[in-house]
Amino acid sequence: MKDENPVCDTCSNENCFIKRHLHLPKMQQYILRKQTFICKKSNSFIKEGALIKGLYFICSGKVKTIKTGINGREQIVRLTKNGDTIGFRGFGTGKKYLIGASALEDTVLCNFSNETMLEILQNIPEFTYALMLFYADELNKSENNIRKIAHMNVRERVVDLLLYIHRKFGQIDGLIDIELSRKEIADFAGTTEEQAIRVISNLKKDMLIKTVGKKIGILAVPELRSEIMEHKYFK
DNA sequence: TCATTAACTGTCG
DNA sequence: CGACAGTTAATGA
Repeated sequence: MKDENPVCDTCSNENCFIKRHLHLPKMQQYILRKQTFICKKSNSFIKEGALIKGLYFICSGKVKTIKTGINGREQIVRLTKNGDTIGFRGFGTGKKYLIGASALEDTVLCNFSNETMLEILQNIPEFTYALMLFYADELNKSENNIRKIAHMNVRERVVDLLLYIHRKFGQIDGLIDIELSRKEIADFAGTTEEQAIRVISNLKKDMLIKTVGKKIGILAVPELRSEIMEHKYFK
């Protein structure tokens, strides 16, 4: 990891929290204090149990956030891309991160310290309000995930994940634009690598998806969606 | 070329 | 559905 400090004004992440509030005059002083660094693929930059060090914003790249279970198995909690925020769960409350985060590809991150974040939140109501809406939305997603893990079987959870990354990261040349190992797919779907591989092979046989190396392409979104339809809505 | 890693398959409890 | 063993294919030192 090395230090640089690109300026937010030239950043192309229009959906970044910082970028979206850059038009506010008060914001200008704070962006000068951020620390930008590069995290190489498969390296982690937040360790579970480490002291909280402010908030991270992804400038470019992709990141997974994980929680380690009792048996040493990893549960992927969230997949994030450029413009997303990481570390917000423990921010302001505890002293330690309850999650770990590592790069899925070479990633550029911007870090704002606890002190800087505190000042921003106290001085810029527009920012604070937007962050609150973001928290509410994240909580909602998280509750939905609990329901999914409880009620869906392995095949449905893998299908759900595939549709999710298809929507979030998009497809290029018919392949989803993210590289997840089969183990990582399993960690997200809450199952083992072998089970995830089986589901993927079966979906391939059914001509619903295709694979090229690690990458996966979705061939039939509506069909896959109908498989998990009953879980998507409340009755 | 050999060694390591990841994807995949079969089978058992 | 998870765990273990074993095969195959790709990668890279």
